[in-house]
Amino acid sequence: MSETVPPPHPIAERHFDHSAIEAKWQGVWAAERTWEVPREADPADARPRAYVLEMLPYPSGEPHIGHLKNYAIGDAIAHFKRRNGFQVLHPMGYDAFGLPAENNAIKTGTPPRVATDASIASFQRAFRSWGISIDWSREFGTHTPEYYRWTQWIFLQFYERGLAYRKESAVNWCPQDQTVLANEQVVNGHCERCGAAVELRQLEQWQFKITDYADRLLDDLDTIDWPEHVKTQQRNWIGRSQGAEVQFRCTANGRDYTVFTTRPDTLFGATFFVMAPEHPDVLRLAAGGPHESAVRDYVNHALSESSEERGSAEKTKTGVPLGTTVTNPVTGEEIPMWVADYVLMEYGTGAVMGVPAHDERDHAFARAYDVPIRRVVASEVDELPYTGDGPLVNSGRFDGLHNRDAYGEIVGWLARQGIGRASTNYRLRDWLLSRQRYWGCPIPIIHCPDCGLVPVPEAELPVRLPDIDEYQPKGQSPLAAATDWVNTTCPRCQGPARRETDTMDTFVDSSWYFIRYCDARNDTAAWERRLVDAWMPVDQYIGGVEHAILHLLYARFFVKALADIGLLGFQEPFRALFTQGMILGPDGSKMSKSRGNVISPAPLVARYGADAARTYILFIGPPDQDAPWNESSLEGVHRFLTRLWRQSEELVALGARVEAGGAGVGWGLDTGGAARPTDDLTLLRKTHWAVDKVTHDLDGRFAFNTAVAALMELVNELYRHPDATPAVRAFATATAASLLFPFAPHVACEVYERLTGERVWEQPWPVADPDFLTAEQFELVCQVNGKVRARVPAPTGADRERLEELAFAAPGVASHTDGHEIIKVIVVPDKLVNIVVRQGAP
RNA sequence: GCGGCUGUGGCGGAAUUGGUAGACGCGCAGGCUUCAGGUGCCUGUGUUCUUUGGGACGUGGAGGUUCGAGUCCUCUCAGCCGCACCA
Repeated sequence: MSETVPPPHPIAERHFDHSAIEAKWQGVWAAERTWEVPREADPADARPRAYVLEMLPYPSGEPHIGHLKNYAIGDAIAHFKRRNGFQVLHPMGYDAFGLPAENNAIKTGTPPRVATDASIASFQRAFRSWGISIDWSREFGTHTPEYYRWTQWIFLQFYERGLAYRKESAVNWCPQDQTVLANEQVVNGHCERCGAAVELRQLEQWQFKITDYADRLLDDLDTIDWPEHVKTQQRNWIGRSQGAEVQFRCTANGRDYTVFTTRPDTLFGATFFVMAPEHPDVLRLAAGGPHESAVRDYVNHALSESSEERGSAEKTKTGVPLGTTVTNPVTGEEIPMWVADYVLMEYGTGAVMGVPAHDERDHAFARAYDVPIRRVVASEVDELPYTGDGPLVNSGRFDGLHNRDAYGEIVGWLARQGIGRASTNYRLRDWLLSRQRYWGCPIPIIHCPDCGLVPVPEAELPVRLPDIDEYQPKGQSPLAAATDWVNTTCPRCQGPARRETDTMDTFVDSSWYFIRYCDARNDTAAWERRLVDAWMPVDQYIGGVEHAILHLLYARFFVKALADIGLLGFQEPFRALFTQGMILGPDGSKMSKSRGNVISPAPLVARYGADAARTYILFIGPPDQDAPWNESSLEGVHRFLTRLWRQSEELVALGARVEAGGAGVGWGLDTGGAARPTDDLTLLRKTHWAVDKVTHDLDGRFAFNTAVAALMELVNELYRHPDATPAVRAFATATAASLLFPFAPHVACEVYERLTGERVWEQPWPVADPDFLTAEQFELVCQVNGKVRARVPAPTGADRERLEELAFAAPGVASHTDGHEIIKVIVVPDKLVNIVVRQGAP
């Protein structure tokens, strides 16, 4: 049973009718297309530009509360920028391809396109009902032929330059989703999307050559204003490590096998050699040897295991000797070759040298199989493995050299012998982009028995996704069954040929959408560079941390590749990034259907209004942190909006009006503060204080919560001074509305219009008058030995002597200083006096 | 294990450069308004002692620097997130 919802309050006069107010202003913005910016900039428009963007939503069902938070933050920033003289691009679109719609189709038979379009319609309604200031003229879904035509075009640009290629390799296969996955989509051996344990399969798949960009993706992180934890995650993901390649000659077949090592200084301690089970030479090397069948069994077992089963660092090391040896190039010793699953084929060369004295994994392996362990780095402790620094021992002519120095010496020696060199390795692997599923962008390639892979000619784009009846995947894309579509002619030889039936990973669609927004209706090109360069990079990007690696890394790769092709004039897509925290359920845990703690935006907006819902979400706490939902606090925010609105009602009844304007001064009020009655002056001061506070909180600080708190203080102050001059109260109320506009645009517009007759979004952001920011008196804090003993009024700007005098005279101070020796007195002007006395008996 | 983040009242959270800890909101208590109300308004609200003047304690814990520490330094505990056999 869900909690009974109390009946709505009868709308008394003192409650504002949020539904009517929100409908009114949403109508104005829709009819006047208020938030559109023209494709071609007006040359007379000298305003600087700002591109504010929230991550585009995946349209599935109805928007959830996380969407509301994302777009409330973005909208506040967009409005603040606009009111501060920027021309702001703030568009919206839908990441509309993807598995949930397709899985739904398998279950219900509803075509993905139908379900997706229905969901998009509900997102559109929601965004309008929330009053988000979107440039609707640039809206699109990534599943429309008008968009994916250009996704395909970009793919072909990459293909022509070797950035998109086919490769057979061990790939991650999700048995649940029946498709391969990119590395980034495997989390702890499980499918990032559905959670099924991922298997390894040897398949030929389409890949993007993101590894070509590893260095730039890493180094350019220093040029962007992103949260440090996101940069760190990307750095770790790319995983650049410096080391050396060393060749070991096999005594059986005379071939050289190369290993990558970060510790060439420990080469003399290499007492064995290990290959990954997937290494192509493993079975060949074991053939005819004493362990041939054991090796075969071991390899087969390893290959059949899921990446989860294969395990982690804690797992006991296992392996089988191949029965052959390699020569340690520096000692000349023959050392045994092994196959072991702790060596990964995907990293380095798929083979490693085993240095059990100075590597934890090699040590564990050597202990398990009684392989000799030889210390080559001396240390004070006897315990092995020792991974620290020290002078070399047992290392021939390098003995005595510090290992850090020996590193370069040994690499140099290897290079001169032609058996090694300095080298850099990366954890990052190429982006596997093909998916054996239907609801994605078709890969515009034709397989011709004679010509091989042939790109679809540009003039024939888009390759349209055909309608199908059977969505169930069977190890290959459901598209393979669409024979009319699959069978085609080769563009090169005109012979019979087949279309590629795999579709693209949906992360491809979202890797360039932010570019398309700059020229969204172009039907002759993906974009015109001049228009894109005018807006990009995105000045402020806002989204969830869950995309720290996936989307944000892919988008960066796309921009760099497209810039290299000459299509873009910048290197990074998102100059600044803000990652929002999650809204948790009222119980403090992550919202989920199974927990039954999901809060939906629609009923909230209906009951409290979009303004209250948005303002509450921003008030709840720092927006980059998680925070639990609390409906009572939302009611508090609604109460605050009501209190503001009621002030305007009362003032309108009194006939109070003020001139619209942003400066604060020149609103028909004289600034001769001191001459005014106390009520007026206090209210004016509070108003200017709020202008100053909200401006600073919004200006790059994302401190929406304290900005809202300041506005609450201002409104409370209004209630405390009902006797202030109506004009002053109107000024304070209109200013509060003006400052509130980025959070609660509808009620802000209504209040502002009632008091000024103007539209608040057409007014510049208010500017605080410094004359009102300082009072002629302040509260002097009087401390003795750091403890507050009194607070007394003191004149602002008083000199040290005067403040000291006041402090000593303050009531309650003398009893703590009398009879004690005064050691010194600290005076902080306009703030405090601290009297330091000797402790103990007088 | 490595890397990162966070610990402040009953709750969410405030606190530019070290300078009044607890802004603002919720909750709670009391009062006023109201035929009534889950409405509105006002007041109070860290803990504790108190002779009702005030005092002591207080930002996960322990030390330290300083006239003064939520803030800086060292150690430590707890929770969350990311990576996890990457040679």
